Amino acid sequence: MGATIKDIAAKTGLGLATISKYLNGGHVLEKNQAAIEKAIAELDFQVNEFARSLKTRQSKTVGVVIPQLNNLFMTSIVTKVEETLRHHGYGVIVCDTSKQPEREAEVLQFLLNKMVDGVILLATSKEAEGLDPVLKRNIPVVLIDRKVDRLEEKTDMVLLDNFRAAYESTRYLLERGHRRIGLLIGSEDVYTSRERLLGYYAAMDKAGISVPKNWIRCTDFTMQGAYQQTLELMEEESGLTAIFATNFEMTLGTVLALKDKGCQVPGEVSIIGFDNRELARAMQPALTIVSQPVEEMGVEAANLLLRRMQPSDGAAEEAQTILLRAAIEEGASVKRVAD
Amino acid sequence: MGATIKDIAAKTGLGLATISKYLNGGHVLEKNQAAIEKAIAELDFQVNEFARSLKTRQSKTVGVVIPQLNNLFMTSIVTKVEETLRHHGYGVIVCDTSKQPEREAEVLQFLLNKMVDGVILLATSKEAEGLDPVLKRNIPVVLIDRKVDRLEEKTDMVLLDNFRAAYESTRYLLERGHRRIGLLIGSEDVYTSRERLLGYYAAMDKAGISVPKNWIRCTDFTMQGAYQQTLELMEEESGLTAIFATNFEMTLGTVLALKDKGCQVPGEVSIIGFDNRELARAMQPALTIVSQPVEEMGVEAANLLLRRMQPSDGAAEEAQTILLRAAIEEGASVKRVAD
DNA sequence: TTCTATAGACGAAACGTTTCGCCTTTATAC
DNA sequence: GTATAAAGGCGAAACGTTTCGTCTATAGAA
Repeated sequence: MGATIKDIAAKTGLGLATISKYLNGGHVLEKNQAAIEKAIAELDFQVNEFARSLKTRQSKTVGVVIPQLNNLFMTSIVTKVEETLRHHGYGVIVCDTSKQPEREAEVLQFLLNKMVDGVILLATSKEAEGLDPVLKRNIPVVLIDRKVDRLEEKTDMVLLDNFRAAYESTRYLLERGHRRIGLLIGSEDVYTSRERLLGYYAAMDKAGISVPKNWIRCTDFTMQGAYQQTLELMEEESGLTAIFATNFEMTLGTVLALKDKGCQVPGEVSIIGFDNRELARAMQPALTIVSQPVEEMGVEAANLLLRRMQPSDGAAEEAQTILLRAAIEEGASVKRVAD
Repeated sequence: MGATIKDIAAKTGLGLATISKYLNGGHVLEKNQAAIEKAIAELDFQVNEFARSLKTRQSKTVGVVIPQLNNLFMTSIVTKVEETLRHHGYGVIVCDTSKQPEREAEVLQFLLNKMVDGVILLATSKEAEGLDPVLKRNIPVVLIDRKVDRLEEKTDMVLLDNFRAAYESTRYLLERGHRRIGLLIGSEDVYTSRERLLGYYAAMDKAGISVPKNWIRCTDFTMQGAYQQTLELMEEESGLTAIFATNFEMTLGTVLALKDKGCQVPGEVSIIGFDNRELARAMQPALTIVSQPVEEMGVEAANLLLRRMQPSDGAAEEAQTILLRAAIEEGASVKRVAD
């Protein structure tokens, strides 16, 4: 069907090696170059990547694995990763695990079959056992957003300083007089949730406030989950003056629930949310949020991986962890209250 | 590095062809099968997909191209497509074009290089010119959600009956006494927006209502865009009794804007939104929405493509268009008003 | 026992590249 | 005019599979 390198060698009267050299950016005589280009255009030639990869043992492809595609935070990272890698000639295969640990292992095996040159993983399972076959084959891996303790020495990681982000946001509320602060987090099985919870506890603790269990609500990370939990929270704990929601979806759920309850923000309840600067600014009052450097996370992860994939210095270096900081972006959803 | 079929042939004392047969599901003697499996486990053998694909001329991979990853509607479809194809042994490469037509052509070329066996496209550009090289190579394509007129005879399509969905939703409002109905749509360059606009017009027209231009607001499909437009709309057209928002993000933006304005729903303004059944039901009052059969769209698209990729009957059949219907899911966000 | 049918095993060739070591041409210096 | 260096071109082998046509061994029928 498609033309091969031989066809274009025949057509131009040149040798195979010359065509190959041209295709890979080598120097050939100008007239030959012209001839080759003409032949390529006429025959609609296209390199057979299978053959190339078979020979070079590189697929120029990396796999990106995330728990779900329906999540703005994750897809924002993926978008940036994809962009960065593309600029270096790599393609990206995105897979989601539907939050199921078994699927994670399956998907990683699939990527192994596809012979990806590297993997970026936003872990679904706690221990990411599915990575073992990948690591065994010495394929570089970068973990993103969620730490896996057992791999700390083995793979690069790009993390947010979740503890600090939560600590500082809670302090932000405390400094403005709030003492009864509700917290919405995702499953405690997830690294980021645990860290954020700890950061909140630490700040409250330091302020001498003992936190009733009931102020802390775990959800499934979704808008509707947070909506429900916020309603219950406000029902059961009418004394709360602020709520801290720790991802974007939950923030939306909380905002909607408070509004549907007719609860003024920040008049009656103050809010600190998470992510999506654009929306936070568009709203009235503008939301005060913790803004994660999603794009930076994507770029850093891609760059770490790129370095490891260069056979030169890759394997040698020690595993590296990049810890990024979130920023508090002030809106007007937090009111100063009397102590 | 990795073991090859030869290694396992040597280890078992069997021939290459036998190993190959086993790998591809053929029958071999039980004792040989045992021996092969043992060798595979011991050598940690894994099929080299490059070599396999080079020989079979199949990558067992399909490309899915969408305008952006940060969009729930699109990623829901992708998730379903991926699931369906995976069950048939196909992997999926997801690419987003960042809504840029040039990127669409680039991405399709990239997929061509990766030698995908098929393509599912949610078109970014109006004419999807980037598909031409793909079609030229006789790679099957399925268009999803957005129609491209010039390709109607050439590729399969899975579409929503957008006209009907908008017509019926508008009628739903009209039947409940609303006559001054605002409409939020995306760019008019996009097929779905145009159709939804036409459906709205048709219903209004039939009801004898002439629609001022000002009732119709085009946005960039985003939450924040719709938020802004809703505020302006309510400012300039205080007589409106209902708003129809035509995608999920815009629905959220509208809801938020109305609430921030202190506008009662449905007391002062009724709303019909789009998509995300879960959230719509969680809210109070529950939102009345047009619910698109996203999962069905994904499955249908995947199945159409699977059929075409089977060399047997694929090329022969005529291009097929599947038109799906949306459902109106009643909540309590639409009030009956006096005519 | 001999013949035939059948299941299963087998080796070689082919898929389309890249790369190695070698060869040819051209330009430059003497 | 010859010698030398540099630039560029060249074919063959190799990458790891699948597949085709052929061969062998076993079982059942006569």
